[in-house]
Amino acid sequence: MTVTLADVAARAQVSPATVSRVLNGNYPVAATTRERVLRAVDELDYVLNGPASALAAATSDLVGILVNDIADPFFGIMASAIQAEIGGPGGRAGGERLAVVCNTGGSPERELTYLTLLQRQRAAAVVLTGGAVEDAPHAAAVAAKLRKLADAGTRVVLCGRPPAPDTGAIALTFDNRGGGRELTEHLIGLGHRRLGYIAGPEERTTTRHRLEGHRAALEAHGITEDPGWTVHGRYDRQSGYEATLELLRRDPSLTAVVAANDSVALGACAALRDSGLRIPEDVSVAGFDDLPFSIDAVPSLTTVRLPLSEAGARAGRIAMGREEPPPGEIATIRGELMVRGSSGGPRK
Amino acid sequence: MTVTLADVAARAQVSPATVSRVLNGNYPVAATTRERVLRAVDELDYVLNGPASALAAATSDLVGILVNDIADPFFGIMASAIQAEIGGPGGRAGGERLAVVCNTGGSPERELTYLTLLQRQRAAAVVLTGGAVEDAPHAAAVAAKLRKLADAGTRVVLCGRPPAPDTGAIALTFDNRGGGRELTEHLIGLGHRRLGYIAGPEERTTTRHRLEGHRAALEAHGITEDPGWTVHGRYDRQSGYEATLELLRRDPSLTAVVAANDSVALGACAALRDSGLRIPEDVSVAGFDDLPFSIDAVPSLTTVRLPLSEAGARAGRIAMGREEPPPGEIATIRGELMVRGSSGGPRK
DNA sequence: AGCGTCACAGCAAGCGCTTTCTATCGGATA
DNA sequence: TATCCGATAGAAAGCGCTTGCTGTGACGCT
Repeated sequence: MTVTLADVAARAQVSPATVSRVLNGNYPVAATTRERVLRAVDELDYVLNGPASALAAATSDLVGILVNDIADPFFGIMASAIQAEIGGPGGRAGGERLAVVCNTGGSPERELTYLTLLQRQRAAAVVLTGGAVEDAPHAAAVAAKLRKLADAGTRVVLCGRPPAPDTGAIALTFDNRGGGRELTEHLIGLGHRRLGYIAGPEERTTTRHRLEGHRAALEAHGITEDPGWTVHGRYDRQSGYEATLELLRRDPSLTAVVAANDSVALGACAALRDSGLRIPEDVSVAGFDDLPFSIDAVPSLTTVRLPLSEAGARAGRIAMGREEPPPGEIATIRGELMVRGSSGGPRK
Repeated sequence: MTVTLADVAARAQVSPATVSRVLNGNYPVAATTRERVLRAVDELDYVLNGPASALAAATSDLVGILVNDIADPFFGIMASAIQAEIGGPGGRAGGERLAVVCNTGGSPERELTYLTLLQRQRAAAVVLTGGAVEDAPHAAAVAAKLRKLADAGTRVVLCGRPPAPDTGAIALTFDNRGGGRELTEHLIGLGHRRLGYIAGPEERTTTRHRLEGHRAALEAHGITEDPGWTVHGRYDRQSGYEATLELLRRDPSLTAVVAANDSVALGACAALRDSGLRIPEDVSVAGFDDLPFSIDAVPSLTTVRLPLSEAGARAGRIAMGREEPPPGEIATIRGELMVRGSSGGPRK
């Protein structure tokens, strides 16, 4: 029914071992023999049996990429960059690896299950992107899993995620705290003193770090934060819309709104407009990430640009063993403040 | 070193066969035995060897999702919906399947290679999303591959992609032609007579169908199209920006610009604004897809909404055998015209 | 001429699991 | 009490491939 290595061997009049060696190309095979084998492969339309190969060789060519939300360009862009480096087909040199993107939906359980699934497949490498959930037991479970993966020879890389000490994982971390601080300082510099903050979901490292940066900036400038100035929500547009309405309700005198990310900021803009407020004349708005659409918002969004593509590419190369891990196995990647039209001096 | 089935069996004092049966749960095992085995699995922290299992059982739990550009929300949204249904971990019932997203980058070769890789992994199902490349030899190669996959028992579903006759693939197709026509008719209805069109890359089914719809509308209303009114480009914002500038150069009297998709439309809006033109007073703009950010554009984008999530979910269910394929194995999914602020009557 | 050296090719032993077929055992039935 | 049957458990044969080790001629060296 299906063509096997043995069939090819028979056709080429060589042993299965030879066919295997031709296909894997890590053992001397005479040119004429190789030629003959290749022809047989072609004629028979042979396709290697992945599982069998992985079993025998005790390795597979699967590389897992875990993302929190594949529908979010933040992850899409990183995944794309990672995958480009992993190779998949068309990548640069190296064996062909199947880079697979796994969507955890931000759920700790799914994250764990995917890791198990990848472990089960004996993945060659795993890249985890984006913020982690801070729930202690879960974090411990993930750490344990990562260690096990690393021990089993799977290269583990964290991209845009805080380091996981003692797991053997390489971490490329975004400086969310620094970015958050810089952003808010920019606003304060413009004269804002009453700033609302729309945070992401609680218990997420990204959420916490950005918020900490924001608060550090406030504190550094002697601004006492009103507890009502912070609202938590999801990392999407709708959440930003609702949260902004809530902020306005709590304190109509706010002159600036800082959002957890660009999507949230867009929702905030919509809410402000719907409330009859002008941006930035009445209220300034700032986002985070600098996703492609942010520059097209009207006014264009002041935000912190994160080098998503570059970080992803680097993570991909490290996962493939094509680039040295950073010293200490941890690298911090800084964002860049992008001042655009959505931020300006406060009214009055 | 690694824990195997045999280790678990030894620990639980049963045969490997029994352990396997407990794990797969399709054979009667006494409750107490099962209990004992499960405990051993737990204590040993056993993880099934996927390749070995796939080899022995001649099936795997991998499901491939091919997308043209994972950084594009169009695909991200579909992939997300598909994956949610495939299960992956956390999906509803059914065995746990590893839904993997493969990024072809729109390249025919990579598409083919990914299909081979999935075939090699003996994937349980494959979902191909988005438009296909129209290059004849390539189309034939893909068709052949799909047939082979289907023959090997892999369920093949096309989502947002034209049918592939005689391949055994189920197709859920978007009515791009109808949507394109409706959109342009809306513009014509507003009084526009000189409409620019920014098409996607040539040789893509999606590009062609949308353009055909546009032209059908023009023709139906007796409008003779100027050859300079159409510009081809990529499906991204920058391309839209450049193409719009080009259109304006060719014919400054255009009163409307129809874009291949929303990202392109956003780029078009930016170019128009930068050229000192107001939307829609001077030029109306229309997009396609209705991605989440489209409603936040200023003015919000008139576009054709495609039920990406719904289609993806359905494709996922069909791929899992959880929903009946449509009669004739082909279903056409219509878009819905969303009239918003970016379209209005022409000036004068 | 004699023999170590290469360069290749084949043998065969698994890799860790699934699954068919074959026991086994405690009733239930006659 | 002898027989049969359903419910379980085990033995063992692979699944298709990789790879360490073992030939085996052809060469080149002394």
